[in-house]
Amino acid sequence: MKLVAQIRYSIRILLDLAMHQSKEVVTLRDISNRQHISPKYVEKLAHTFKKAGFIESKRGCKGGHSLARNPETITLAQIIQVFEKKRAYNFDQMPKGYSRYQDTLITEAWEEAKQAFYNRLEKVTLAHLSIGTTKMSWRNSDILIL
Amino acid sequence: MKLVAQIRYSIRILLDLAMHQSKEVVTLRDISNRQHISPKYVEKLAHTFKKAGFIESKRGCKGGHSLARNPETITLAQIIQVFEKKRAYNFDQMPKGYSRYQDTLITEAWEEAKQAFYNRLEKVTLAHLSIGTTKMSWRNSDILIL
DNA sequence: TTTAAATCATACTAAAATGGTATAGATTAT
DNA sequence: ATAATCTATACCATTTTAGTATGATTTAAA
Repeated sequence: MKLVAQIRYSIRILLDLAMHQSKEVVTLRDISNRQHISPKYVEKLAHTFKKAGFIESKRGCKGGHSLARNPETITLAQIIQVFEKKRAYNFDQMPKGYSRYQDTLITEAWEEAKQAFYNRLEKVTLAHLSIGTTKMSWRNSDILIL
Repeated sequence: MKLVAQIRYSIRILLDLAMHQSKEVVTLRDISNRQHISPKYVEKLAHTFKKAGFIESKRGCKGGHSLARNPETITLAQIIQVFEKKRAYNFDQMPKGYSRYQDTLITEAWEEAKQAFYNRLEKVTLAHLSIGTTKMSWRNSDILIL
């Protein structure tokens, strides 16, 4: 259960957009520069989140991207779930000494555990994260108050 | 967040041991046969769980494995955590427009979410799973009552 | 109307994680 | 001795993740 690059980058890309909502659009080039993520990887991830309905874009010269939804409605859980692969595993051959009952107990517990995980991450929105920086200016500080 | 083979197999191996506690020891060969997991993979996983203190073994002819702990004290969370890689990711280069404050919010939420996930899985023990099969004999039934 | 700046779409390659096998050895009851 | 068993680690194959390349389309503006 790792906070992989894909997810960390995605959060930063969306957060960058959230923090520049005043502008009409933001170019991926700018995001790439500010966030130190390679331009091509930014494009790829932006593409993913456009398809998922998180961001919209204006093509051509003077084009760019912007959030399609209010930052207060975009949560960490939603961002992560974009990458969630739903691929049912199935027991074609149920082993001896292992019952459907046991399998049910395990997969139910697993699903509920996942739900608990996402419930916690539903509580953090892009708006929460933006406030942290824009209002409080931690940017140049190494001091960390929790 | 997938219930990968490693984990599914591990659960079944430990469960197989739990369900044969009456015997002195159980051979990995028997587990392999009953659970339809290749002998070598069973060995490898058994090895992992021996190192982690879940099972103990008797070497040589007439040797085998047995649980080192009471099935009531072995939970799904513990089994999964054996494979958890603890590898701190660190921002050697904190990007512009991304603060330590934001990073703290995100990683804290992530850690708490993980905790919520494991808390749920702490509630299922090998004993719970054993009871399902030995007492209720779902083994040959396709009917599923939840 | 050409050009430059941008998105769009997809194919490709590299690295890491997972899944699984092979090999060689050590231990022990019979 | 020998066969059954565990022990340890190296190896290879497959899948997933990470990141790059290529080429096209759209659009403002010189």
